[in-house]
Amino acid sequence: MQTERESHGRIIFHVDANSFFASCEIVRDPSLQKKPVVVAGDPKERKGIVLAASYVAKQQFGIYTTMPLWEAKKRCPSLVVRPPDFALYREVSRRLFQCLQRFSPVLERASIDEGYLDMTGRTPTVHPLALAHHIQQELLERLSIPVSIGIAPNKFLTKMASDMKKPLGITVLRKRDVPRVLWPLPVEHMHGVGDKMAKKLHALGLHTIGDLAKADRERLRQTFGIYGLRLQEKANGIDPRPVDPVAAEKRKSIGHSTTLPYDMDEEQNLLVVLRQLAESVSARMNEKRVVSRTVQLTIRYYDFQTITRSQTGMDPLWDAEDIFSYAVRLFQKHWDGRPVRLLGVAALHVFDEREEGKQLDLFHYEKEVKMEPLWKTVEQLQAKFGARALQIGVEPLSSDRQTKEGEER
DNA sequence: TCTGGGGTCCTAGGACCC
DNA sequence: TCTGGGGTCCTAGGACCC
Repeated sequence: MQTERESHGRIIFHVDANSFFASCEIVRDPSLQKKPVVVAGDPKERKGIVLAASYVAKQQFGIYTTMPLWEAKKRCPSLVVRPPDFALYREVSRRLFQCLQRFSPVLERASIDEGYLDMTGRTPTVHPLALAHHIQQELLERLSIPVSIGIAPNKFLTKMASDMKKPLGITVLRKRDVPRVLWPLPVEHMHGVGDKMAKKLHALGLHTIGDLAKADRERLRQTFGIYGLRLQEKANGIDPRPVDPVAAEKRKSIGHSTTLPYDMDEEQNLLVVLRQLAESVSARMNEKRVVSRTVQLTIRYYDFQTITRSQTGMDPLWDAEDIFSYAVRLFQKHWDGRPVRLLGVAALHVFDEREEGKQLDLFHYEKEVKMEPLWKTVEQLQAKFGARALQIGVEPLSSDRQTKEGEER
């Protein structure tokens, strides 16, 4: 861990592609350029919330992410609505980071649409501001993706900076600017302070970032633990976290969840959903070449009560059948029979399959031989459970692809 | 016409071990 | 014949972010 002293004088960029999904849709269909566009799920499947809104939609109509689609349409009857296409967004994201990589190898992917670049020592001849402008233009010309860039000596400040001017903003935030620029802002504008935290802070009489910066340290520690102390450091412009280019590879879990098109209480239908979720998780584990020993099941009931249950086994697993059988076991043990709104399956604490060495193939082989026969394909599922099995909001994975991926190993 | 889906990090209790 | 202290692993839940 770097100390604040060592990290002094760093130059960090935060590159944030705001409205990213909407920008991707505009890339695909440039005729949408100046129109109010949102990406949103299908209300019939109870997924009608805004996932991203274009700048026109935001600025002219006050539409924002998580707004129910019906409300967005009420505010803007001519709204263009596109269903989400995550494959497209992942591809554009890949190109975005490929492009950023050229400016510094110390690049951390923070999410699909934002990243940190450590530019320390990389701008000897050109002013950081000019370089940021260059990056911005490059992304706009090559990918048609508008980004905002923050420039600051640490991750927290650069993140706050990139939020200040949008779209296509570039903001420099130096540590000495913190009292003047950051402290007057409401504490809930801080990255890391959500609804709950804001309410608790208000209850302590802390309303601005400056209040938090100057608050009694011991009181913060008692109320919020280590999180409160770190937050106070940030409010004072201190954040020693390094930009970690391999953070994404340390990925800890891979999961899939889906809100069901209706509140389901037929066990057989719920098992079909679990089967498909297990297949999606397995497919992504295969892509990433990772394995896990822990499977987690999430059940959200019709009343939004949500439980998670997990189980850890002896052997590494990645196969859809194995993940499914864990999920089924957990489900049958913990489901109380009430109608279910959402189901999720995740592999926790995943690790690189190579860490297991060659033994893995042996494990796999033995297990395949011993496994009880389970329904393998969508067709078999349908035969077993009837046509209704497929009228759910999960995209069935082709069984061909599953087999192929399995053989590659 | 309520409330998506992908994650990370932290806490806290119990089992178990030395 | 009375109960330490430290560490790890597992499990469940909550807050937060995009």
